[in-house]
Order: sequence, then C-alpha cells, then structure tokens
Amino acid sequence: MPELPEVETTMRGVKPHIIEQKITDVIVRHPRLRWPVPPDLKQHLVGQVLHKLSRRNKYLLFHFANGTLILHLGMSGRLRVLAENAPANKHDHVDICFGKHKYLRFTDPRRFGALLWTSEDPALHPLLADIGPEPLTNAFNGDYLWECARGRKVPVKSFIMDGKIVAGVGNIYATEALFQVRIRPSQPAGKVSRVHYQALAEAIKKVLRQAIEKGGTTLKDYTQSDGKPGYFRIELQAYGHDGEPCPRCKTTLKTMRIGQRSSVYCPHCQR
DNA sequence: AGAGGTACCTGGCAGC
DNA sequence: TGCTGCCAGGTACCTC
Repeated sequence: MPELPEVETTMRGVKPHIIEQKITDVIVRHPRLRWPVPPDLKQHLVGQVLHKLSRRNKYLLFHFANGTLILHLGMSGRLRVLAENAPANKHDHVDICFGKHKYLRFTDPRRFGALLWTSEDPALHPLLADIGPEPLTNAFNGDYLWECARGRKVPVKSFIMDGKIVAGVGNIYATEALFQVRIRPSQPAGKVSRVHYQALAEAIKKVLRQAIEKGGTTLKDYTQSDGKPGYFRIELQAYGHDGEPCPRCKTTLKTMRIGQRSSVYCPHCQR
C-alpha cells in the first residue's frame, strides 16, 4: 500500500477539493472490501458537510457532524477527485459525490481497503484505540522505542512495523530506515542499543518526511490523487535493490523474509 | 503476553 | 501461448 507518506499525500491532494462540501450521493458498487461497507453508509453521509479531514496511522478520517467515516487504502487502494462522472472501471468500488461535478472515487484492486462508519469518538474505535504514537511527533523518539523494546525478542523490523508501537511504518520505510542506520532487520528488538534506537527513530522521521515532500513512493499501483506518480522511488537505497551493490560498501544486497515480508539488507554494513 | 503464522484479494511476472 | 506458482505497499485474528 500506500504507506504513511502515500496516505498523507492522498489526504493533502484530496482535501482542498472536498473540505466544507456537502455530500449529495454515495455509490457503492462493491461492498465487499476487507470488511463489508456498512449498508447504511449512504444514509449517514448524504446531506452531511465534511468539516475536517485527518489522518491517524494509515487511516483517513472524514469528520462530519453526525460521525466519522474511517477509510483505509489497504495494499492497493487509491483515492481520486474526479470532475466528471467518468465510467467506473472494474475496481472503482465507491464514489462519494459532492455535487454533480465532484466525485471522490475509491479504487482498490486487492480489496484490502476498508470504509467504516462510527458515530463515536473515532480515537476510541477498536481499530484506532491501541495505535502507538505518530512517528512525526515528539512522543516518538529513540528513548520511547528503547523502553518499548525491553525484553522483546521479535526482529526489530517487525517491532517498528507494529502499529501498537508506532503508527504508519510499513515495509518500504522500515527497510530503508534500518539500512540507513546499519541495523540488521532480524536483530531482536530487545538487543538493539539505546543509541541505535535514537538513530533509528531519527532515520524513520527523516525518510517519512522526505517521502511526504516528494509526494509518496511510486510503486505499481500508486499515484497521487491528481494522477501524477510519486517521485520518491529513485531515492530508495535498499528496498527493491536486492542483488545490487550496497551504495556504501558495494557488498551485494540480500533479501531475507521477516514476518512473511521481504527485507533487503546489506550483509556487511547491517549488524 | 509475546511470537509466529494465516487469511483476506487481484494482478503481474518468471519459469516451464 | 498458456499454465503454475510466487510475489506485492497491510493488518486483524488465530493458535501455540
């Protein structure tokens, strides 16, 4: 998916078009996403004005007077604002219409995405209640990571990809941050030093900030909300470079599987 | 409680 | 050309 930078980029791209706009229709073509789209979603939304759009973890939150739409892009999800009601393609599952010339279209080939409704405080929703700090806040730092890691035996890569520890760090940026600070992804989380965690936290912040600035990473399915590709891929040094020479030491980069995810690393630099 | 594996789903690609 | 198997940005949920 879209990792955090892609979700953030999507939010920023879509927001100016739909904020303070009134929903006039909701078209659900394929309700079977990760969880079924609530059958009464349309009743909740039509006539409501979008007051606020925010992001928590990789969830987008559309705030209305009567509740909140929680949207996740899953692995392959995408949101675009269309000015015309272009014919829907196979994977265009949901349209949220803001008048006749503004369609927020949710597209998701793999259907791991989700649209949910809550009339409670969304921060208390089961999907969001146990999420760790946002990585770009001061609450997330090396000391925090080190504290959380006491006694943990999971590989450090799985640890930083655990949303309960820190929100929004996915496979690409976890791989990249660990490469930058020369920590082997398989290293047990509890064995990584405080100093290394301080470097790691900074690397995570840096790589996420850069990716957001560049408009997200271009991967197979990802484009920004205006259809332009993200431009970050060219700057990734480890992810996607298995078999190529390490940019630091020229040792051939290798891949290992950690938690069923592929992890590229340098066998020489990353200890 | 923590660790590890499975499941959800489609499409693209390598290899035969 | 066509089949098979594997891989892909996520993460809730299950078992041990």
